[in-house]
Amino acid sequence: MDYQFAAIEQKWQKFWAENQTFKAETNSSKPKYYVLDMFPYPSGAGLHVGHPLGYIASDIFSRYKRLKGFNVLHPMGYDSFGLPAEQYAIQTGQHPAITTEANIATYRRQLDQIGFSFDWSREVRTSEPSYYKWTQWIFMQLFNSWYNLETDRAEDITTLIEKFNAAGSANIKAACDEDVKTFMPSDWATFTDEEKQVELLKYRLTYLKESTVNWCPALGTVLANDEVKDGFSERGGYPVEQKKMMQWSMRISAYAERLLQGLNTIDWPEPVKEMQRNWIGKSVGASVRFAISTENSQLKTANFIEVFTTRVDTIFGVSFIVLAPEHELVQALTTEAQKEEIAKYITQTKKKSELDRMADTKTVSGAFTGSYVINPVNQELVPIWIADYVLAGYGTGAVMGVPSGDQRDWLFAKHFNLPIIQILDAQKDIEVEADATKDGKYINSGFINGLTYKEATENLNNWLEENGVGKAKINYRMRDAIFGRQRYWGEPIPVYFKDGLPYLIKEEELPLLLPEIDKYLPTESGEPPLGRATDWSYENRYEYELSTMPGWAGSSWYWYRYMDAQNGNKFASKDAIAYWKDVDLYIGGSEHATGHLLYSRFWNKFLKDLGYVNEEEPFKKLINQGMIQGRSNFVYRVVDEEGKGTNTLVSYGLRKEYKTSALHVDVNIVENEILNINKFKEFRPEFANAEFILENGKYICGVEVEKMSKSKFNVVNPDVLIENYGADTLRMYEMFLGPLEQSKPWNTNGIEGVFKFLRKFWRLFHNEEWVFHINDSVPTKAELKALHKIIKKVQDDVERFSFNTSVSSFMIAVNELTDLKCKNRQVLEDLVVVLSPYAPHICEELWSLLGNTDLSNTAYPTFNPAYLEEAEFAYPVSINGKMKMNLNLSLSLEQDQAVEIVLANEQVQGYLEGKTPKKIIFVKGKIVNIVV
RNA sequence: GCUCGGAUGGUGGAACUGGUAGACACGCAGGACUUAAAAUCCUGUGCCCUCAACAGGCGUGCGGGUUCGAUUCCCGCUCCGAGUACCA
Repeated sequence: MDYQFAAIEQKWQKFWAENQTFKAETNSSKPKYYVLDMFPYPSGAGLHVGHPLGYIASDIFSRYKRLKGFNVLHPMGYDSFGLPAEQYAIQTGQHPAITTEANIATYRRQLDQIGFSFDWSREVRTSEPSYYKWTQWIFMQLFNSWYNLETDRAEDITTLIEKFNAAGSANIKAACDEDVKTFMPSDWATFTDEEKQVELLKYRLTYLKESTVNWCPALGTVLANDEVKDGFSERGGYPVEQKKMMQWSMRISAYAERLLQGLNTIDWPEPVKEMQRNWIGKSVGASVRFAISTENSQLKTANFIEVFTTRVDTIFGVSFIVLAPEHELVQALTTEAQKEEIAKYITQTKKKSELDRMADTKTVSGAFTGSYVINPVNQELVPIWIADYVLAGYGTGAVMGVPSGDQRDWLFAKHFNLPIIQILDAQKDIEVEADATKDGKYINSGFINGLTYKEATENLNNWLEENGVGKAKINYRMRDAIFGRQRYWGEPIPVYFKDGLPYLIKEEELPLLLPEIDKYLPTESGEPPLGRATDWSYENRYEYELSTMPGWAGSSWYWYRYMDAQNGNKFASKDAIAYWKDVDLYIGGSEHATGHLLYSRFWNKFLKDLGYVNEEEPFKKLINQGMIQGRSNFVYRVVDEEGKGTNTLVSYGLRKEYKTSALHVDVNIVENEILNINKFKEFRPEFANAEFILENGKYICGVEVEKMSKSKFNVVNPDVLIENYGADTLRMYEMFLGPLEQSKPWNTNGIEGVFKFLRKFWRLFHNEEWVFHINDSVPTKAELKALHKIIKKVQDDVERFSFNTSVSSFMIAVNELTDLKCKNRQVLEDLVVVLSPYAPHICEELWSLLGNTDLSNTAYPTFNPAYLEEAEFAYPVSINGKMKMNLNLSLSLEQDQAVEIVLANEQVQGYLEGKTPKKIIFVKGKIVNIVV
């Protein structure tokens, strides 16, 4: 029979499902291997060809690892809480759970069609109560924990209470809020329960905090920093404003250093690590307190300004201090004379939008407060300014201005005519621009004069600490993550309020179910949608938290649930966690670099601190698959003089001769840029009677790369390709497209080549009449060579995730075996095994036709290098590095013998034209190069 | 601006440690089969010169360098993509 892909694929998909072929057993004598895909959000649009790219790669890898004797865990699930289902619910009143369920069914059908080897018995859905029970449970653990900087790990809150009881708060080293109280053990004993709770909340790893949040009125929700782009929401592009709100936060900043250091232990793409490093934003420097000169200040209490600097060595070069306009001391520092100017500047700053501020980095602006600080190292008076180049949200919101060493400070000083003091003898041209050099010796710098950078920094840090005016300090850019959304379709936070203070519900009361509500909108009083729930309170008395968890909650631990997905008593059993440990290979898009991948590492470290999991890092190796872009096709409609479209369409090559407007055309009715005119008339009935101006009898379409989207008619649906060519062709073609990690536009041109390959492969096992036909003869040397070449090539390629090159090599192998008329059982059986991770259906079918069973648990053939050994090699002979000819020589020949034969060769002599070779390079098995 | 990628035929791409650039496909051209088309098969296909072959010249974004030899290593640029954005 000819290659009947549809029947074969259905047969084997059914077989795998019925036999649970890919069910992974926890505990096995085989070594474990955990291959994870980033689970999808099941959107209403279903899968397009870009989605499965990473899944196909991970599936090939999983199937390959199974053949190599590993116990492979390869699960799949759904990140099923999220905004689109809720937007849809708002519009239609349909419960998000219902749309989500329907979307998941579509996803499942589409995934099944591609023939993935997922262990579906471990499927998870983040919106299922049996799953989010454990998301809520982890939240409770975070609430019940604090970060002890002495042990450098999270601990149960009871250890903190013990410390308070024993010694008060004086010697506590913890990651906590800034406004914690200082108290004695005796004070603690007299605190009321409420007072204790207020204080403890400042230490908990998830805590309530009045935060300035990114409030998006159009979405009616708060957005995380990474969901805001240039002052607009990433989803929808609605304007975002700053608003103060009580919000749950996650104290991820406690883990900043560990998150940074951990990057050195994992095998991730360098750009992702770099993004995380930037996000964490560690800078090593010092904090310095500048006392405020009392002369004209109205300040009584806070009598200093604290700045953070990475160049404490430049402190003798300070000629001004700049505060962010939002800095809390600005009003108090402003003198009567400067009031008007400062007020004007602040208004002006407020008017500037985020975008303006960014576009406008070159204009220098600022205003003088009229007050001065005293530089602690030399007692000089330094003027205090405000300027919007200083950000309130970073460091202390105040910087020391050193114009000779920092270009922004230099511009500021020039503009406002402030002194520029040279501090290092190696600084050059500081009248022209700042020179940030660390070379040379200090000058004009009091007690550090003559020292080098390193000496000066150490010296100053010590001096500051001894004099109580500062100390060495490490600053991180990363802020705590806001952990609440004013939304319906998310995990309820397992918290209720009593006298305005948050308390956890009891563990046995989990899960706290999402209540039913009448509409998925905020309440009239502006409370989140959960405020609409009736009869929803804790113990019928206390109000529940009305925010739900953000999108990243459920995805921050899901890989552990796969280890033991059905467990009703724990998020996963100790045994399962001890066996599967961590994810060996994680494949997904780089858009999650600073969101999901950072939060997941944070929760993982936290769970490890509490002893629930064993590994410090969850994902050992990460691969980013490239984005598949859309590739749009266009037709060109001739436009008349008034600019109105006519009924004539002109082919791409001739469009310049007319006035035209380009129209998107469905890429699925275009093949190799040639338009199928009949289908086009169906696609756009208004052109049913259109005239087509053709070139060479064809209508050629224009092409452009754009985002893949319905409105651009460039969405290619895998279902259609599977119908026409089968899943095996789709899988191989997606890999054949190019390196996995590279972004590329989808182009269906060329899929025929892969399909033809599979037919040719099928034909290897059949005679002219399509009857299955193989023999049991002894394989020839040439057949074995072709086979072992591919055995080696595929194992090398898969191990380095170079799937595209294997596909080419398969084609070469099949071409060679076809030319050899190979019908040999031994060779073909091994070939089936080697190809099976890529094209599992056709291989299962042939495997069973060969009389075998259980392909998935067969061993990958052993490579035997002896079959590749050659006695001779066609050496390329080059003259002065230019390849001229090939010469067959025995590989046993050493340099001297080889050179002798080469020089004796008539053709070589011809090339030499009588000249004597100066030098002859001979690399065994590679090349002969004659230099004349 | 900074950081990280990338640039190879008409197209997707290959060349893994410096050793025959363009594998494998697509497309295109020609041919076979066919009443015809589709499918299939065969041949050719980097560019230039040449009727053609032989031979030759040029060729991996651009300009230099190291080397017997560079798509690969080094220096300096151009362009494209991604991330980030006054971080003190």
